[in-house]
Amino acid sequence: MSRYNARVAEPKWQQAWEQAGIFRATRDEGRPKYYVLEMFPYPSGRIHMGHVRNYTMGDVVARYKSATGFNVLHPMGWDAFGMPAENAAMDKGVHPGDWTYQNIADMRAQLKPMGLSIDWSREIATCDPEYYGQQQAMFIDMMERGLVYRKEAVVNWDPVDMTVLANEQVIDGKGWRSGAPVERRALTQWFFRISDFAEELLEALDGLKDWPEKVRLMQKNWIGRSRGLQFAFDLVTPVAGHDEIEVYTTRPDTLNGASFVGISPDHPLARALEAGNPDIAAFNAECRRMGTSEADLETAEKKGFDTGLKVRHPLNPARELPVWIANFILMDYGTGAIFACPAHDQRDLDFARKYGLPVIDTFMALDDPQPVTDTAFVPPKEQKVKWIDHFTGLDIATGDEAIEATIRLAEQQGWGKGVTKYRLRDWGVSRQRYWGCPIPVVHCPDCGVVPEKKENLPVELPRDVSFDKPGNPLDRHPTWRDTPCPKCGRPAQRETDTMDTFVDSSWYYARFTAPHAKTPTVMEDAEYWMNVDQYIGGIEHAILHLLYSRFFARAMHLTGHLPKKAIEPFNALFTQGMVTHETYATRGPDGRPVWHTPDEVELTDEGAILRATGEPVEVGPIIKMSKSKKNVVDPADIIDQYGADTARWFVMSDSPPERDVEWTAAGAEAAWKHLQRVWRMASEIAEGPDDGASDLDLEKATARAIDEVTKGIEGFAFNKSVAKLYEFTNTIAKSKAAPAAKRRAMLVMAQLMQPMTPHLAEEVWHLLGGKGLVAAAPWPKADPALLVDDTVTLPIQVNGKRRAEITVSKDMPKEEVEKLVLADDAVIRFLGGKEPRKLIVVPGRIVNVVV
RNA sequence: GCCCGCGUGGUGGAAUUGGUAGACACAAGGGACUUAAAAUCCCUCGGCGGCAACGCCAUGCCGGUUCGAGUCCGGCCGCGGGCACCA
Repeated sequence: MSRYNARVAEPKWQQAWEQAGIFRATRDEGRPKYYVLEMFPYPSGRIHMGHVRNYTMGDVVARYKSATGFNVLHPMGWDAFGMPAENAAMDKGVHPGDWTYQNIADMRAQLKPMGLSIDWSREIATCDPEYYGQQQAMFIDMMERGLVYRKEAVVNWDPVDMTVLANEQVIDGKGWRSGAPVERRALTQWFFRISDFAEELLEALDGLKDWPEKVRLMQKNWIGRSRGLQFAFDLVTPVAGHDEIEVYTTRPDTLNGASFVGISPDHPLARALEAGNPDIAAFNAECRRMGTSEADLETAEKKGFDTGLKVRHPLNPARELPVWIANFILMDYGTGAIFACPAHDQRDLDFARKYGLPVIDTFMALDDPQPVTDTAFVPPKEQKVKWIDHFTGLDIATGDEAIEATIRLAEQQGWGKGVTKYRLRDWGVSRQRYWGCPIPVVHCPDCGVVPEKKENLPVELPRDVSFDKPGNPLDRHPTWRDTPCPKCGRPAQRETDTMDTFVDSSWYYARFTAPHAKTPTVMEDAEYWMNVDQYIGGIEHAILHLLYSRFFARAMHLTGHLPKKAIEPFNALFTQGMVTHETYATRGPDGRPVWHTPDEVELTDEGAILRATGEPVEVGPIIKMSKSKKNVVDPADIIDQYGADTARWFVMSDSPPERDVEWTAAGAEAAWKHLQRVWRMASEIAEGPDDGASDLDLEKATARAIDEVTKGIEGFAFNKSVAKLYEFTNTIAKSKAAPAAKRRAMLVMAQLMQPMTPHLAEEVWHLLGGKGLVAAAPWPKADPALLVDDTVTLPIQVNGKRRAEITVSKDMPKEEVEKLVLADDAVIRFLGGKEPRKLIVVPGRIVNVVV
């Protein structure tokens, strides 16, 4: 018996699809469109299992939708700017552009054999001037719309390498290459006004019905709308031009419990005090030696410095509170200053205990009124509590009620104002790096900051740059910066910051609708193809990428690049789980981990060792496959050995798509065996005579398979569709039906498998005499009459434990079921002569006898 | 630290969303075919007890709601994702 040879069959069918042009998407107003998009990859050079999983899922949806009659758009591109290209340039001396384009070529060559139903004519790369030039045009449009501005913001500064570091490049507060303690440094940078859209981005979440609830919740919390009170504490003695400290609080109701006022080390007052007080300067400097990330700040040891200043309590001017500088207060949120109420905030309590500050209870629990000792009393704001001598006169009330009463009182008395604030900050897009989209503005000594003229776009990156020293090569390029001012024509200098790569990925979905147009988008194409009907990608993008894209789509609408209907660009979102793997590390000379790929590591009974040297390896946690941790597996090996269908079938089996999956090599072999089996069955059926009677059992099994596989695909439960196809295979294999009946079942099998294993499906379809390409055949329909059973088997429980079952006709009346149940031997035995107290019959489901 | 998830046999997972826990696979063990191997086919397979019928235990832990909880609620534990310059 010959075997199915994927090596021969797969290229053959890929060629057939290409010749038929069936994946080429063309606008056709007469047909309903369906736009399937998977998050485009960063061109690291190798595809990994996460890509295979992601793109197979998208392909299953695309092929299924196509079979059900939609005009499908399914494009692919490259998120091609970013740091790894510059790292490669520094490590290997290769140009970031050459490195990136080589990686794209390599990855395209790895991706094409997967047999994805992609319209490759729409391929884009964000590092192409054709793409980023249009992005620059939109940046200028956004400047004109007032959506862009400049302000000072802090960055991680490596004082040895004299360069800005990404958060990822800061390890334990030190630069990853230099090992020097990182400093925070303020630079003037470009920002998008995303916070102006906070309310709209928040409210529109409710309309995203086909997004996962968890993603909407994460975005909601990220935007972080809060209602609070803004007011000022008067300084007892004005200092350095400050006579008050403005604070924002979400718990103004606890004002009586204030024990000190805290300000951020970056607060203007804290900065002003540095001049006259070396201790404060030293403390602030120490605080600034931390990374800029919120996680760093929040997990760092809480430290404070008593400035010696005092402020007056607004409700009782006789009461004076000390002013502390504290390292956990963020300058970016609220006013950069707070009042602390240790009794009702654990962080404040820890701080107060550490520095011996008072803890003043303002309310207590109704059932157990205890003063606070080690644990702050923080009940839900909806819970009623007993207030201690509250200034609004409240006695028993919830936190929410007390907050509103406090705001009313403050506004009445004129010392404070109720305000709504958002946690969401404006989007800083400046990057002091080469391999990104140049920000298309010019700094003119006379005219100031001037946007480049559109006819001069794209502002292209210079090719002749060096990476022999750290820092931004654009800054030290001899001529690139020099350019005439677009306004006055006199000599001026280009901006050398490039854009955050999140900008590139915030609009690529729109560009795919007209990928090579001379404008960012073409309205007619956007009108037809937008929105993305199904977006698929990793859960790790739940907040930033998706929020930025939602903002950018709005900005594109305001600047005339997208229709109104596209301001929420993704109708449905599916977040796949990550492909995870163990991590392997040895220790470098400085004690920091040196990561190793699974390929380099051999797992022995005594533990993991490096293949090359036998050196022992620490086995770390199972985490998201990532380049930086090197815990990646190469799917090319699987495709080489077994073919694309096996890899596709394997990643669709077993694990539910939304859940993380730990990669193990074991299952690929089994997937391959199954596909061989299907092919063998098809060959046997094809060789047999095409005659004999139809077979009702097989027809019913076929209908059920169609029904359940379809439901699985529609509901993103591909693993269930696969399980059903295994079952259907077993049913056909065991069936004694005539060859013609089996042939019909097998043709449906080919159609149902087509989205997942398209090459094998074509082969089987062809073997059995199917017409044309199965990829172009309409989706099979299940005859509803074949889906219903006349009888059901009901489990019988006694006191909630299953004791027996009965098989009854589907629509037997309750009373008769009850009679049958009470006459059942097992039920009689368990009743032991007693009368049942209650009899619960759930029609078609279950019977429970309560004794 | 904060926000969001997840936790079911040796393994991946299923359970009609409150109604028979373990579908479908993997691994393992046994058998058939074969000179042999591969391939293929058949059988067993959560734990404990029992010859068996069957019984008891069991969905991370503790408690609650319910006739009935893997599913809902409360509290813990563990693991993962995000935290704004990784993409």
